[in-house]
Amino acid sequence: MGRVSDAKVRLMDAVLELLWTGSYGSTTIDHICERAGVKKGSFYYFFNSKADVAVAALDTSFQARRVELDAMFSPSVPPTERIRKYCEFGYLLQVEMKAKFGYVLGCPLFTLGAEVCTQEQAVGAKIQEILEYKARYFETAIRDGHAAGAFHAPDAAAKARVVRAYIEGLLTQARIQNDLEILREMPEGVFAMLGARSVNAVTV
Amino acid sequence: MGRVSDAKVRLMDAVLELLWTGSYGSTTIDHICERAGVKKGSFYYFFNSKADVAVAALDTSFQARRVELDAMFSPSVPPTERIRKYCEFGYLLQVEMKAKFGYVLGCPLFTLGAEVCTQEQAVGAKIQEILEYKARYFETAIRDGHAAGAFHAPDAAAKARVVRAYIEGLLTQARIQNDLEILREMPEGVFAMLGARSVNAVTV
DNA sequence: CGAGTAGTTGACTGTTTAGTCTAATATGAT
DNA sequence: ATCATATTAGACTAAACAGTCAACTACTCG
Repeated sequence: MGRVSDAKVRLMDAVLELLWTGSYGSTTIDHICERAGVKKGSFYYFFNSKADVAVAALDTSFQARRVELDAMFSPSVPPTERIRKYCEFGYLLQVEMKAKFGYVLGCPLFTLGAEVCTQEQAVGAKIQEILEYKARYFETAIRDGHAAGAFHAPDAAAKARVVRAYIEGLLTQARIQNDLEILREMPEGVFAMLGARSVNAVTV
Repeated sequence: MGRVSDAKVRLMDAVLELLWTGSYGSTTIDHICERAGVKKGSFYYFFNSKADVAVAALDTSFQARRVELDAMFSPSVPPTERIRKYCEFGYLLQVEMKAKFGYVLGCPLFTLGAEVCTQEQAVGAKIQEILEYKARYFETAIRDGHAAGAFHAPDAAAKARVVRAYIEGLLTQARIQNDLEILREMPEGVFAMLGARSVNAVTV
């Protein structure tokens, strides 16, 4: 029924790119429309505000990301391997983004979350929700690793928090310094925190 | 000679507060003027732009902070104590800010740096400069601690990077979640990374 | 005290931005 | 084919915003 269109998807793609390469503040509805090749009238047909399109885009994007994470953190994969793959995949993504945009972009959720959490309640809440989901992958991997004797992490939840703080912090540093190199220390840093048995064997 | 005024200082104080509680994007020159009780004409008498006042304010603020850091990280203080004090002081500051503004604000440099680094070259560069200074305090403390046998950190510079990524990451998480509690794990996390001898003895 | 200087004021311009509305257009279902 | 409806176009308003300017004020030093 009625006319069909992929304008909604294009708008969500556009806002994600603008948020990631720039910031929430530097992303205007006009820019989003321009990037998506959509007129403002259409924008307001699909969304109510910048916050609205941001939340929708973050949600949709994470649903897709989830499939990858489920594969990467599958219980069928050894815990050490899960985390190694995550670091490697993340690194390659940053390399790709730097090649594409000229900047190391870091974690969009973290950067954006820090920017808007005191101002845009809805966006902040969505980001918190997604970050919590992500944390669970780590918690499970760490718990499994501890059980298997690969890590020393009696309190898996606490260790997961430490590891995530480190990873997000490092990604953000990489963004601020626009430097890919510091990301190469990530696996080493993470496995040291986890008291991994053979750190050398897993260095990228 | 001529008329005297503290308007410049008031403008710098105002911009810092707005940047910290909100974001670069949400901070407008009109808001800065309003908060400082200064008219726009005066703003442009002292500064050329938002980026200009931000850089000046960050610089001035760090010069003051430096005195505190010099005391805290004095070579006369045992390395473990330097870091413990840093964590404690930082925590109390966050408590104060949460009481004052209703939000955990995290590290203004880090949040701001991540927001603007791809857009405002001058601000990004100033933030990088200050963060580098801060990193040196840690590096020295860690090197001293290793020499004294309190830490295991043969590569002090690398350890300092790990520790700072963790600290900044944790502070930013606290901001995103508006949660003071997770900050209480900081000393424990840091000293674990440093392979400190007596973790319990230094927990806050 | 008066002259030069540092700082202030507020009204002004032009631009960017969010958000609205109406008429037009394309498409699927019948 | 045509009808209901999903989508689009683009011009419009109002507000927020950055930045300018010339006249005014208060201070200090000689």
